[in-house]
Amino acid sequence: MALKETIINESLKLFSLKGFVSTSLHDILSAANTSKGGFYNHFASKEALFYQVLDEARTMWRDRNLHGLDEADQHLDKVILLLHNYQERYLLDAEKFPGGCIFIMFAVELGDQRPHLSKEVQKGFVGLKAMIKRMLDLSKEAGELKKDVNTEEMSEIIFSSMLGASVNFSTDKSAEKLNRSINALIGFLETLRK
Amino acid sequence: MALKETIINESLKLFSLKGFVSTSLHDILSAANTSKGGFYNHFASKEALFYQVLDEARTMWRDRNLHGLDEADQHLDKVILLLHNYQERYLLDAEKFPGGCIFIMFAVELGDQRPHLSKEVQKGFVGLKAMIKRMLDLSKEAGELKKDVNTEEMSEIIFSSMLGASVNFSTDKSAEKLNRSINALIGFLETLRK
DNA sequence: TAATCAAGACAGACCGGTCGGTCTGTCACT
DNA sequence: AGTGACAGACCGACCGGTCTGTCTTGATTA
Repeated sequence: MALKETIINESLKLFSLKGFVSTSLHDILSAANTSKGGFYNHFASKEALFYQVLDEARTMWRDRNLHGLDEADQHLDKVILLLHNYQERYLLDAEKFPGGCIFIMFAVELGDQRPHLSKEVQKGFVGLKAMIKRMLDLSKEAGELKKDVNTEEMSEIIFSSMLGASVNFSTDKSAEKLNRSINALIGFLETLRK
Repeated sequence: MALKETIINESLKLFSLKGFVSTSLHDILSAANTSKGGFYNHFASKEALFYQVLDEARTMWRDRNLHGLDEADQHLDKVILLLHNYQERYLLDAEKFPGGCIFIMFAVELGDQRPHLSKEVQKGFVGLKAMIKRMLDLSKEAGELKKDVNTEEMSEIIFSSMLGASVNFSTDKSAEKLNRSINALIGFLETLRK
């Protein structure tokens, strides 16, 4: 693998563990087995690396979380599959993000400290929330849901719960607790089915 | 106010904004208008300060979130009041925690970096989750809830959603979005009422 | 009552180490 | 001979922490 990709991938792991600010260049150089020269030959600055890592993380997120969604029969099944993916293919697969969801790490640590960076992360959150809402709306239109289901409220709850479960998981790394959280969400979603 | 209290209170604000690691002694000394001598006269180290700040934050949290819970008529009303307090008296009152919930900041930034510190924070999460579960159980026993309500699942969802809403709020500082999240949760809770 | 002094509160110079970033040098390949 | 890839010495700024010195205050003396 080319050095640039190695740096991005190692940074991905390190950022998910320690955050952007607390990960030093030295940490990255050691992990990627290179030197300052090697790094600055490919990146203008640590901040430039941030954007490329964020891009890679987004690609990863989509790959892991949206897997198989096209094949789902019902729209509601897509939401449920998304939750399954989120748990098993994303959070529990610690190879790329050993520290947990990297977006939450970025959002929290950069929120008030580097607003221009956290703005980028925020976009992803808005997109996820909108995607869930869209799937629920389509599900309701298709008559899969009970008529009194408030899709706006439900998407809000699902989205918040996903973030919350991830925060909790990043601190205790308990697969069992994570499983309970996500299953509670899925179990709850099933009660909305007509 | 004595210097020690000033340092703790200013650190509380700074930690909620920038986190523990990224807040330098210099930041704290400037905010508290003192010097190294003043600081180390009261605290053995920056880490010793952490524990005292955490204590103060816990006291603050209880004061803000548990306010009026004793006066609530039904057990379910206590949960709902807790959610109201969480939103209006805690997250929206930015005087003490301008950066949002300090526990989430600590949990995320210290999770893999300083496990012994994040363990302390984790305790609070476990306690909150248990408290919600307890209130829901009592509510169910008192016959306030529909019989098919799964209190374990529900407390899991409420707890996760609270964390998630807070993460989102810490990045976008949108009172309107926060209001929507919490109201979605409360509206949902009302549908469980018998 | 007045002089003395011990002790706590605080200021700030200073320390070794680490930060992100620069720059020069080396080496392989065309 | 020229060029891109990389190594590592070096830079000023800043980190948490130590240490010395100054000033205040209140108890202890004669």
